[in-house]
Amino acid sequence: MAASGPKYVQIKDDLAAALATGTYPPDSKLPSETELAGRYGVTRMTVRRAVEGLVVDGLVSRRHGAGTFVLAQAEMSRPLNRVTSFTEDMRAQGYEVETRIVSREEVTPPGDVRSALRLDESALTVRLERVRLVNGEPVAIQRSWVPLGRCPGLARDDLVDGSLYVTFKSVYGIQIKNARQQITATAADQQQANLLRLPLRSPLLEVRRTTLDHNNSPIEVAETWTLPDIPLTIELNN
Amino acid sequence: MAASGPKYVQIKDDLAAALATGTYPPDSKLPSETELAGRYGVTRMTVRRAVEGLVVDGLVSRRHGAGTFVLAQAEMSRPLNRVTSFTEDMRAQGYEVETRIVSREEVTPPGDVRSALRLDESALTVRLERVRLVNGEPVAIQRSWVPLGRCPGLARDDLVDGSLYVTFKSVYGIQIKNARQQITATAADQQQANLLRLPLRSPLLEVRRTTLDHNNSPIEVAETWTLPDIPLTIELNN
DNA sequence: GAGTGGTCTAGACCACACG
DNA sequence: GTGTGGTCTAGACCACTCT
Repeated sequence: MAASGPKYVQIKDDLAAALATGTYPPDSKLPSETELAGRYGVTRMTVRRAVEGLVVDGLVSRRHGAGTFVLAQAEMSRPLNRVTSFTEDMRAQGYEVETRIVSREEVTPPGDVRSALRLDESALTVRLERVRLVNGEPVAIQRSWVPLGRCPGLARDDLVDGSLYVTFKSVYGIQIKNARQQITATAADQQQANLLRLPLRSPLLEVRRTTLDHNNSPIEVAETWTLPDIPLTIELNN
Repeated sequence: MAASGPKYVQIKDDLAAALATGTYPPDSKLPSETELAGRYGVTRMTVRRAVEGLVVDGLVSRRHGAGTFVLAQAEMSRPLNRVTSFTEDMRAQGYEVETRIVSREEVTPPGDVRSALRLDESALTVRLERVRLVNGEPVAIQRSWVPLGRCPGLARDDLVDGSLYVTFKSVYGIQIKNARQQITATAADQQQANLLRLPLRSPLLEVRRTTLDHNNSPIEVAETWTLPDIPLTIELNN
């Protein structure tokens, strides 16, 4: 079991690992909460919080009076319920992720980005354009704008672990909290087609996101174009 | 305070009402959890579950060590934290919605639909194909499969208020609870292009949804293809 | 240091599913 | 009836923020 953080997170991670390795196959029943509580040496409340996380992540489903059941997982997908990093998402599903930086420049952002970031006209941003590769194949293009004032070293320093969000947290102490996303479909232009090795005008999933820190202050505008093979998933629990 | 359901739901509703009426204005601090627990005559754990719901709905934000604060509400976007119908979504934004039924048949569903609905090979479904028009223009195609066993009259009776979900509730007593959606991009095939009056291979936003009732029993598989002009907007609150 | 939210315990009773 | 998840109590200690 993992060795850091609250117990319920450790237990959740441990169960998630067990699910990933097939200890509990799809449609099978998890041990009861009482059973798990005994096994992990915690109270049932703590186990419940762990399982709650698995439910939110769409890994299991509870049925009152019957039990907790393992859900079959989609091939490759990205959860939309929480703010996540592309790298983490894919690695959590056991894929090998590479990132190629296409360009990194200090630029005056376009007007819509500037207003989303609540910057004045003279403010500079770092524009970062990356291509994501999963198992060696390009699957997504990401273009991010980050206010230079918030992350002065971003224009030159390497990203920690290849991830912008990890860099935010570990270098700048910025915790991502909320986000607003707009999702639509587009046809690949020539540059996108080249980067993703697709025919011109192939359909792409476009996500435009404004990310906010814990003070609800905007920290990033990101546009992502993804191959249709990697759908977004969202689990709604009323 | 509301008079039904678990206490934490009643407390959440009560607090939500207080927020809506301005008892706690934006940026103000809620009473501490200990204080609220005393006021409602419950333990702090119960208050925490109530407040948790407000956080998920994007009404308040917690800051460890500081307090729980009221968030200003976004004007336009509707949080996608509940399962909604296309009709409701669009009408809520002031658009006029029309629905044209393209076909309604009793069919043996394709394999993927059958397994999502957990049906056996002989089971029949009602396949309903509709085109949605907003302000007179076709903007979306919806194709739904519903197990015939659950809704025997669906193959012939009119939909209540033109809405499948209203029909579920009022005719069959089925309360929609959870849903799982996969979002991706596709290129319009010939039939879709005709129905939506688009060039062949235009990009479309595709949403595939499995809807579950209160027992987490699947009640509908729906595929929706929407024009890129109508993006999905999603607000995430960690 | 005082006050707040974050985690956890060790019980209890209830509502529901299933054989 | 038995076992399961759903709710709730009455405490406790910790981590964090603010002054």
